[in-house]
Amino acid sequence: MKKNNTDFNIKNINEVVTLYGWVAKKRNLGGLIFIDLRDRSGIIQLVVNPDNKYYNLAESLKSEYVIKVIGKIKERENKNFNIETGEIEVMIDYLKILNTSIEIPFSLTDTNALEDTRLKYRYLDLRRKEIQSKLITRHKIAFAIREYLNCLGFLEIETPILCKSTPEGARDYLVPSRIFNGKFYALPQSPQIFKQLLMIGGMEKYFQIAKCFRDEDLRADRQPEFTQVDIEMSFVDEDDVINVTEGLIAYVFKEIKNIDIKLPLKRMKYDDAINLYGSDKPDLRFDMKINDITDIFKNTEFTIFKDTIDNNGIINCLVVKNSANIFSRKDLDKLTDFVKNYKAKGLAYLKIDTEITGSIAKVISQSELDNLKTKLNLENNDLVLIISDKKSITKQALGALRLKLGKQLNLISSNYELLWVVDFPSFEYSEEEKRYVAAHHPFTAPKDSDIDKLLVDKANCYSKAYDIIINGYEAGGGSIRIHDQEIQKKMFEALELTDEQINEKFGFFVDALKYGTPPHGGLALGLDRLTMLLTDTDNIRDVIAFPKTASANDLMSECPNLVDESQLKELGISIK
RNA sequence: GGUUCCGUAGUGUAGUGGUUAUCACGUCUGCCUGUCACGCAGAAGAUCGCGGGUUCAAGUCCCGUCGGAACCGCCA
Repeated sequence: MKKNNTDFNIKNINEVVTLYGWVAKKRNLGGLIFIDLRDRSGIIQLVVNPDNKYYNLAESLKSEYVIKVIGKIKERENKNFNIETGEIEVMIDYLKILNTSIEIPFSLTDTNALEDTRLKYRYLDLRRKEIQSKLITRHKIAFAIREYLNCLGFLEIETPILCKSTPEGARDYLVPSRIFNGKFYALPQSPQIFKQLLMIGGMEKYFQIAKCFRDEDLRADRQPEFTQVDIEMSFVDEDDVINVTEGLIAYVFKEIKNIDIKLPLKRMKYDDAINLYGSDKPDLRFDMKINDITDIFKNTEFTIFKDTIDNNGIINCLVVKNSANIFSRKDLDKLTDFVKNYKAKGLAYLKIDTEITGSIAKVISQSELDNLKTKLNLENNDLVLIISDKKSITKQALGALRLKLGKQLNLISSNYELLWVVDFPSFEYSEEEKRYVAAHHPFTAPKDSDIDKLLVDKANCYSKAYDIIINGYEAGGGSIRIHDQEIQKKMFEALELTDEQINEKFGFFVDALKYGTPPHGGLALGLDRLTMLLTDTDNIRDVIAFPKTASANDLMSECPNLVDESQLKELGISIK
């Protein structure tokens, strides 16, 4: 078995070693040749003197040639402490070219090649240290997870990739059946139903590092196929799942980063997260909470605020401390454009100083101003950014603005900030469908105290669901599931599903619930996002060996692609 | 489905409607015995993504299209 370049150091002097790797760089000084030999572990310097019988062969080496070398380790005359093996070099006694390479399309040492070029030649991009180290970290995370869960008695069990399409939730990737023309399999959005069936099947503690597929538009942190650490356990409540998960996360942080995460993690109610941070995944690396100032304006003369209040809207603001002077009119116009992305109609602002200025300085009363100053502890040079709109729009827009300002003003600390968001609502109202739909999924257990509200007070019904948030990313989420078929029936009723629909969509699963289902729950962690967080990247493609572009293309293999007419014929499919 | 930005030698870039299309790295040739961003001298290398249009004249302006990036919608 090949040894790593970095296995050798000053202690190995005079040893004869066999090395394999790629030519990273050849420096021909005209008589003396240096070669940087690269393997996965790093670089080691090879030396060929002019009297060496392999001199001509060494002279012919080019970048990315694959070679085998036997030679003796020597201490260097001039040491290079920038590389791990910089105190030694290998005097070549034998050299063989195992393979040649044509000129590569981009430098492996400069990182300035654009991403689409790198993705087209991903197999070359993978030779870069930056990408290799991220994939190595990914491996270590997955390995640590397996170790930890194995010790707790969890079983790793695989679930099917060819599944039944479930029309609720994300769009499915469909796979046509050849045997049953016109019928389709779906790739799993998550192993949700199967892991619950494993609990019904008595497996008690299950996990899987599972590929999942969602046919939705991509984002910087979203790929069409991604990996979840899927966990489910029987005879548990919310605290059990939360304890296991935060123990697991803390173990991973310790193993990968040697960071001690203080347990238990803080927990924040969903409603508080929305009210204070405008998000169900608050980034707690900086403060700047959202303030509700609706009360101050309840008798206002200012038409815009008055209209908002008359229409059940709210008036909220962010206070940017000691920054009024650095925001020009133009900057504030940009922020206004930014919040308009989130459907906010506008952004009002006040610059606090001995004389108050800003877009609404002249239209609000002195007492309103005084109340604002008191409530918000305003000081000179504070900037107040105000949105008055429907609650959902106001919160979301200010939440997004908060994140933008956090980045722009460098307010974000370099610590990891983890928390649980708990007590999610069971339902959310779908404007599109004009009904309440499941906020999580229809198997999420309601709070015991809210079971009676399922049918009559959906807006105030909360569930045993929890998300773990790291640095503003949803790193994972889950819930206690419904194991009682009567409650499940009520839930379906609340979602206004007919018996036919229930039977068609989840018939086999509803049947299974009737056979002694244990109380159970679990969660899924996003392995890709966890790896992003632990490798300091905000690009999910960096932590996936062969990722897709934002339009779900694989630039390397040119996938998706057209298929033969004969293949379509076998499947009974015609393209319009 | 929508919004914004980007596309120029192998790579990264510069480029006022009129240039022999800029520079760096890489590549090739020659020289060079301690380099490690080796050095020195020279050379080759561009249908300016693609297709239309405006214009005496388009890398540059306009329209379309393809590809890439970010965001909104979407992601139970």
